[in-house]
Amino acid sequence: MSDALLQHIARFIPVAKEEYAAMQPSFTTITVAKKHNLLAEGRICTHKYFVVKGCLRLFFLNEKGVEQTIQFALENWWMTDYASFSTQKPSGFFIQAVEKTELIAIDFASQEKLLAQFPQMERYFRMVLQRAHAAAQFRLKILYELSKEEQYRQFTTLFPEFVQRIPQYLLASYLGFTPEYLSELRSRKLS
Amino acid sequence: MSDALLQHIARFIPVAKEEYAAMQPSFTTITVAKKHNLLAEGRICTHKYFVVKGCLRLFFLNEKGVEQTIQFALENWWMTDYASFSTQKPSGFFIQAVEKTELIAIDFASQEKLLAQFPQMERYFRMVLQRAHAAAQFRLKILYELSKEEQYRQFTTLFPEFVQRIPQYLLASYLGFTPEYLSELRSRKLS
DNA sequence: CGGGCCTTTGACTGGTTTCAACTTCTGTGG
DNA sequence: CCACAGAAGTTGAAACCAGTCAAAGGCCCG
Repeated sequence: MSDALLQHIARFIPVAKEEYAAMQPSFTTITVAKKHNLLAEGRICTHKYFVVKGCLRLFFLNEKGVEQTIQFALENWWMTDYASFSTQKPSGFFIQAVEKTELIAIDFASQEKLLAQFPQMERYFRMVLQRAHAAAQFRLKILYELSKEEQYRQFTTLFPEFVQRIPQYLLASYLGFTPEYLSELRSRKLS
Repeated sequence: MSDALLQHIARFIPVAKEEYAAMQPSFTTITVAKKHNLLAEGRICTHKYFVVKGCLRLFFLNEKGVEQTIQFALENWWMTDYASFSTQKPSGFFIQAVEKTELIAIDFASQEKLLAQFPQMERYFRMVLQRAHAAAQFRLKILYELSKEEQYRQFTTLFPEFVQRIPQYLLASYLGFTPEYLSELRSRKLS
């Protein structure tokens, strides 16, 4: 197993190598192909996923059947539908691999057992959630503050390499507008 | 001090009355008047606030000087700018009392001390964050899924009493449209 | 080399904003 | 308790941002 997770945990709490070894049974390493669904709408979100290498996205289908991407998870980010995972009720989302992705997964029961055995991990997961929630608050601010065009400009300047990495229709799906409009924005920039 | 917080903590972790009594020095009870700012843009978000009675809102000023409300906190919700609070860097937000509000506040250093002394509180704050983040994910879904008009209809059906409680311009500010448009939607509903 | 998916282009549409003027409500001081 | 000023809410006209639809072009991958 990659030690990407160990290094990530060590960024937030002190953790000995032997301790981490003892935690291993709680985690599962898996690799999924591009477009593979880890979660589908109507199913219970059984796992939390830590991205070792690759990229995941959280999306849903609107009433017209169009995919709307809520968030991406790149290397060293956790991804789950927190509502479904924490209540173990059916989800309204899909979690899908954007590209071939290597993951570390933990299911709800294993997490509870892990936390019982290693209570210091409560702090780690709290810190992870804190960062995720801070990002969500920032995201909401952007959505209210900037026009669609400005959101596109900001996103491309902040994450130029990521924009190269994903297809345009996914970027449009994340920024909340149509591929046609994205196309227009791109051509506008050139002139 | 009100025991609303004790009851809230008890919903997530076992906590003895004496234990809670020992935690008291970490918390401060305050009452603020309507429109009082607990945090202003450019200042560091020093505290987290638990609403005992009343209502807070988190907002920012866009480039035109218009207030955009990101979230409300009613009774039994925690409110803070997590980015500023956790990094202790200047905030881009305001936190303001919507009405006269009774709060329990804790600052960053006190929280760290509290968590060192009562590590089980890590779990409590993790659960609080988990609910807040699940709500944020749901909120993002709504923003992408529904038109402004549909968001208004849904909000009024889900929270009719809250809509009565706050002025309309705050509701417009939260739903991300103009007071004029809200006015039009209201008249449309009547006919 | 072919087929399907992705991207581009352009015309038309409509939901929402903007602006300005008017009305109603609210609370504060005389 | 009334008067008045400022704040909040309403109305209507004009403008615009972004969506929709349809059709053509480009490109990746089998």
